[in-house]
Order: sequence, then C-alpha cells, then structure tokens
Amino acid sequence: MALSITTWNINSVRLRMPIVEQFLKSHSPDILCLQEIKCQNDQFPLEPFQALGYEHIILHGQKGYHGVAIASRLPLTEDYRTDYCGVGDSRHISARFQHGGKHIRIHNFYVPAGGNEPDRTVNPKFGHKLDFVEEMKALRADAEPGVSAILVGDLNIAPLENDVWSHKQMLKIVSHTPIETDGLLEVIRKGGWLDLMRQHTPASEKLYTWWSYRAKDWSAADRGRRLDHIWSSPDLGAHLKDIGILREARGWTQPSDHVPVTAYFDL
DNA sequence: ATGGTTGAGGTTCAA
Repeated sequence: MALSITTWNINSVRLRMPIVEQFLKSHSPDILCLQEIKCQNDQFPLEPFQALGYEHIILHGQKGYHGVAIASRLPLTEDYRTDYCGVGDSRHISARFQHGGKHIRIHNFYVPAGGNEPDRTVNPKFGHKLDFVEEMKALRADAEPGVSAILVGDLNIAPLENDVWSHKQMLKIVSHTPIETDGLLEVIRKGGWLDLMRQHTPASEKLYTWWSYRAKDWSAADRGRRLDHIWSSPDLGAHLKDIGILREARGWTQPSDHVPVTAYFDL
C-alpha cells in the first residue's frame, strides 16, 4: 500500500492557495502538513482542500503568526495540540491514521526561528528556540505501543554540515550553531527517530529545502539550508521508497521560501 | 557590520 506525506512551510496559506492547489493536483500526497498558515482556524480555506479530496483537516491556527494544519485523504483520529514552552503559540498538531494495516501517529511541528543573535542572554527568541528543542527531547517515536510514528515540519535547524551551503560560514548563524544542531541531533537520538531524508540521501551530499527571499538570484547563489524534516519510527525505515524535494516550487509565482518535501512509503 | 525580502495587520514585528 502506497503512502505519501508532504511537509511544507507555506508562509500564509490564504495568499498561497493557487500554488497549494497546483501542488495537490500535480503530486496528490495522501497527507499534507502545513506550517506558518498565518491565519485563525475560521479563516482557513477548507473548501478548496475538500474539493481536491482532502476531507479530513485539523487545524491549530493563530492570528497573524505561526499556525499548523494537517489536510488528509485518510481519516484522522485522536488529534491533539501541544503548547510547547507554554507561551500560547500554535506550533504543534498531531493525529493518528491507519493505512496498509498499520496505525501511524503523525506530528507536525513549527519550531521557533530564534531571531538573529545566537545568544539567549541578549536574544529571548533564541532562548525560546533552545527551550522548545529541549522540550522536544521527551517525544518518543515509540510513545504508543503498536503505533508507528512520523514527525515532520519546519524545525528551523539544519543539523548536518551538508544541510547548509557553507558549514564554516554558518557556524555562528542561527539555524546552524552547534548548540542548535547538537540539540536537534539529541532530539533524534533520545526519541529513537530516523532522519528519513538522510536515510535516502547520504550525509556527504548537499540537501536544501529553503532559500532566502533576500537573495537576488536564489537559484544561482544556491545558498540553501535543510530546515524542513521528515523523521519516522525505525519500523517505517524499510518501507521508505523515495524522498521528493520539489526545488522547482521555489520558482513558482509568489513562492514560499520553503519547498514541499514528500516521503513516499510502501507499507 | 549591514542589508537584502516577505507577510499580517496595522503604521511594526517576525521570519
């Protein structure tokens, strides 16, 4: 049984519905996890998703900032939202589904970006990011007996050397500082997660999912970062068939600065 | 060291 799951930081779902529809029509993943929907739940454009077969939609929106959503062709159950750091941000949503005889829980995260200065004594946003990552270390891939797990999202950290265009030049840039990259690798290790993008593509190869809006020519400069991730419990590793990073979506009309990343499984 | 761009919701903040 085929299963495909996409994660995409959409940077305003209302503004970008034309390219969301373009993506859903061309790729038709079973489940789409969105981050930075930047709207409240009652402002989410349900109808165009439903018209394309995504009848199961769960939301954790907020006014103006952040916000996560899961749109699915498969029924979603036992959904919940966690307020990491207890600050009232909408940065996590989770649900369960069944496919190919498996029960699977999916987590969709939007980790704080962390501001510019990588020092929590002068930049509270960096402290918030570190605290958020610390709290994520408690999330285990085997938390529910008999239930597999998938964790996706914009984690705003590029953990490996080849997850950024220049490891050396990025070491003091928020998203690739050692305290962040060590922290995220610890979340993976302690939680018993598999980094599926790196299972599919060796750590020796560059891999990016985000390119800044500020570059004159994002594609020519190619100063990307791998900020978006797909992890799973170990049992799903053998079922992974492919990973698709839709680089071309960065060049679409009114693009997000992140591109869709899709994991293709055969369960 | 600075500035480059984008979005939401207001005339600034977060990314």
